[in-house]
Amino acid sequence: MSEPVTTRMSRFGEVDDQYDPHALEERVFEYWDEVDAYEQTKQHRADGESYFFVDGPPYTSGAAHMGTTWNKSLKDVYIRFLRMQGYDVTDRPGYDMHGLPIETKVEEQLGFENKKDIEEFGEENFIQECKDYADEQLEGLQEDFKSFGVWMDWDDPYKTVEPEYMEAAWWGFSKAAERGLVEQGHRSISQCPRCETAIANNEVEYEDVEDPSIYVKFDLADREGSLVVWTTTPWTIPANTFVAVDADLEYVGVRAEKDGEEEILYVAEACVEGVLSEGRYDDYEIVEELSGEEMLGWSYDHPLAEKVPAHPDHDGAHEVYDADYVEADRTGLVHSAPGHGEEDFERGRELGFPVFCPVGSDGVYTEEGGKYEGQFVKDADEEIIADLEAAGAMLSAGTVSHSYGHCWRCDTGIIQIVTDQWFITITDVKDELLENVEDSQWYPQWARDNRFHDFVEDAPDWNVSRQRYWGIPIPIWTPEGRDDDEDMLVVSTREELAERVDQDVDPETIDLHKDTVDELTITDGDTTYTRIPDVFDVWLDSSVASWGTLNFPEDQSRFDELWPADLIIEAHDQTRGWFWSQLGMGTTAMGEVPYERVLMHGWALDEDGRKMSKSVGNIVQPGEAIERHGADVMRLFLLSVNPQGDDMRFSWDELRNMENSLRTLWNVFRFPLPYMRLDGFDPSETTLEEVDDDLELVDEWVLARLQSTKEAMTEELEAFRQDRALDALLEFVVEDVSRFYIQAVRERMWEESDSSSKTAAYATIYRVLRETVTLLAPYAPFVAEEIYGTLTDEDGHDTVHMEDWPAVDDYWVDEQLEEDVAFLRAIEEAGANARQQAGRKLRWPVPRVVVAADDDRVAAAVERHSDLLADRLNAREVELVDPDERWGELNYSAEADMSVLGPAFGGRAGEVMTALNEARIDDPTLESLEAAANELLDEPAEITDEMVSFVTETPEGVAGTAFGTDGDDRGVVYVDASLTDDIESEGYAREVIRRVQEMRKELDLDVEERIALELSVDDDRVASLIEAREGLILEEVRADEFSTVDVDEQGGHRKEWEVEGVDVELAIAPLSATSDAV
RNA sequence: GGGCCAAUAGCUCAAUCAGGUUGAGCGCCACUCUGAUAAGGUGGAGGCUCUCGGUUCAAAUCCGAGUUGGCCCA
Repeated sequence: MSEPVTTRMSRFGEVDDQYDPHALEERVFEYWDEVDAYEQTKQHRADGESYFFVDGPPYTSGAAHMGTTWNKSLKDVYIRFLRMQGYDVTDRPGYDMHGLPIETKVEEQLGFENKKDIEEFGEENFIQECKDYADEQLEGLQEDFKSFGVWMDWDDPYKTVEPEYMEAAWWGFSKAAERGLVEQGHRSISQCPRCETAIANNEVEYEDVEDPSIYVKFDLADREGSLVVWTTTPWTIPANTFVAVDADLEYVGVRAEKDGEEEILYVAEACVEGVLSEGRYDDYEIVEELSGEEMLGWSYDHPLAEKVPAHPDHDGAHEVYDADYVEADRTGLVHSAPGHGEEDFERGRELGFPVFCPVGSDGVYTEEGGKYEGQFVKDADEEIIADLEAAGAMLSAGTVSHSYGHCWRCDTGIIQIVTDQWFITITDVKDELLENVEDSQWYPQWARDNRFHDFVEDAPDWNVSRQRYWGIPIPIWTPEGRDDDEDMLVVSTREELAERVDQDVDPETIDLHKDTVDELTITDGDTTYTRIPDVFDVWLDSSVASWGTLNFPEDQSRFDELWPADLIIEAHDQTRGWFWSQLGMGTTAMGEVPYERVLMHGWALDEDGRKMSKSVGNIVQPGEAIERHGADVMRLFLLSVNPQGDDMRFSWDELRNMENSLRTLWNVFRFPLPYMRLDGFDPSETTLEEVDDDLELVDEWVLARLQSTKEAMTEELEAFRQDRALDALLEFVVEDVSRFYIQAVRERMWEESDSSSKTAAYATIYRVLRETVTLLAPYAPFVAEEIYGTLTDEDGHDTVHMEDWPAVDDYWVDEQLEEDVAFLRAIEEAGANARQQAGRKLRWPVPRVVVAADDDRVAAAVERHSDLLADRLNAREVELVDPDERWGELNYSAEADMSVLGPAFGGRAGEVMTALNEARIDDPTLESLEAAANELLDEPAEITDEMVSFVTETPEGVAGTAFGTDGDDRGVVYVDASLTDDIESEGYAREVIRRVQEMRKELDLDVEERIALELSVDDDRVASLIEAREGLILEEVRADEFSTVDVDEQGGHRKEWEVEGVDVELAIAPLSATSDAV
């Protein structure tokens, strides 16, 4: 334990018996620190071709969840892969640290209710609190990301709150302003009355709530009757300015009767029933039919005119107008208040109406609200309803459950009001945006062509102003006393700021937050300019990341070379977010899309496919996954799912599977170490090339498989399908190396004396392991590091992550061999099946295995490798039946090919298929088959060669199993399981050997330990069969002789066994221990 | 309310683009093997391919309508 820390474990040194992720990862973290693995790796590629990856900055509130973890794992695997391919990859992580979410968290912590509390606390103090909070969260995130081995430049992340980054935003914004794309405007916006700021439409979250549902009658001024409108927001009635109809829609005047009183109501024809039943009228009669067109210009009286004296009464107010937002729903007439609704606002603007909005930014009626002044709008609903009822204007008042917008952060119901906001008028450059969309390559492509394209097409102007504190101040200065966009000054850098402002400012040290810049003024001639009070929408912060991450414009050194980004990787919610904001900012500021490739992944869902959420309580913390299985396993799982668009379902089962795969790799790796160590194998002396002549077939085969694995992985990774690349690698490790190659070479490794065959196997497995862990390194950086270190010692880099991505070595490529072995394995598998059917275990030899090959390719493979096959199947002899021959004693049946039968027989195809499948014949000819099939059919069918393939029916005494690859049948293996004395002799001997081995294990004897063996068999025939193989038994169990064993005296072991129904008693004792046994 | 994506074995996913008797891994059960391997091998159970229509000789696959889940938009 107190050994000095070595910089690297010695080559082929002792390793843990079992794969222990936690201990291993701890060791590797320490090792990375010791050798500066990350720094070295970056340095190693410093002269490579540059690759500009840009990190989408996670927001610094809350910890890293499974989705963020997936995201960073994906980034890490591709950054590592690119580095191994030789690129000098930009890997600066980023953090999004401004914005309302943090403000509301801090407000919560400080117990604030509204903006007034902030003003009292002091802007400067509040901003400091926000910064502290964001910094604290950032630290947590950094630790989370490091904990699962992400290698990014953690010492120097870009932070959106640093002056040089804020400057990047100013600069981009000023570029847009230079193009004339910045304007101030009166707009209807979504306002959070608690946060007292505009929020973007995409920050509005919709929830089902219960709201008033009122039908209001607007008395017509020039004629009898009233217009009926419906709304869920009584508080907008004071601002009613006009009523909208659809000119093309049919409307009716209805004489409605209730309690003996009659009145005329105007509604859309389609809505008559609904409205009258809402109003509980007793009876009605349609007295007038007219189009919306005919109603245009009708005027009516504002029902709350007296309560709200300031209500709109300009020319044209309170009349009926056409509008395209009208539907034949509810009443077909729409109460329109341009001071509130977005569509109302647009229509009001077209009509040239002044805007009347009697509601302040806090959702409280202003003086213009008349009677309601000072009330919060939602609270005023009740009184307004009462007033409408008192005025006889209420047709019906109830409630309705509908989805209504809420503030994404504080969950307050939003209100639509009209305020002054600043915009980047991206609608002016819509064509350019759509063109630029085409300039980036998306994985998957449909996300770009459908989702993103549609989103961009419909995007409105970008409202970039927020009436808050914790954000990048908008760098606009306007003449004192005015805040419009005429004569505005837009400052682009700190340098420019220092030059222009009246105060003394040091561009090197100034912090650009609101508390600092609000005091700065600019004087031009005799006009003094002050900054507008707003800060940027937080989405603007990250939108400039592609140059902000380079500290541009402050640092101009890398921009020209690197920009735009080669790659960004984020989840699909960023189509409306970062993918979009970057496109918008890139286009308005630079005329280009700032990224060339987008890998768009999905969200991390729970095991049932539901979103992980606090309220449902189904969140899986990445920390828990690491705790249970280790970081490598978690990464392997996250990287084993399709990264293109689909959501991921978390699965503990799959994590377990991944851990099993790594355990297999670990065992494969540790298996040859003791032997290599013992034999002093030196991979730098004994290279693969050196032992080429001694390589055996399996060696060449596994090397060929290694080449195709590398090829497949490279192809998949380059297409951003790391999941498929991983599949290929794990299949190679588990199926090919562990289950086949190691099984095949273990006897060579056991050889005690030096042999060229053993050395060849060492060299082969060394090459395979070393390249395998290199291929695994981007996925599971910890375990790959430890294995690599043990294999290479001084012979490699300090870290596996400095290795070049393994290239395909043409010399070892051998597709024919791969195919041969694929056939052999299929034959072996089928042979094992046949053996089991025949009731003959593998331990017992069989006299003969017959392989009936369907085609020449298979026949050639069997011919070439019949020795190997005999060995694997424990057969004394392998016989090949060529494709054009057939084995006697067989019956045949046919298997129908539906793709041929379908077109030929149409509706009868199914029936013919069944008949063909059921027919049994003695010889596999079309004639006999047709005859047999037609016996079963009502109408005869003409069968051709292409329609069927013949299948053999196994005769008695021989077991046969079909084999094939990729679902295609390629032939049949027959196992002749008949017994001879010789075979029985070996079989029984092997049974004895295995049992002695087990007893050796139970005694915990060293592998080398010699023993004495006593054997008594309760059957004379079997005893003599075993006797015939005494030599074999002694050799295999390392016994010197058969003798009587006194278990107690010699410290031995005695046991009764039943072998194939015969009682056998075995006793063993270690020879060296005889003297000092207790 | 609209757009996009998904739905196949108990679980995770292939097969869908170019229609032809649904597959793999894991899990489960039984048997088996075991000088790297809490491993390996063989067999088995387990599917109205989300539902309903349509096209076709033939649909998991193509088309239409719906259901459920996810993202986005209103």
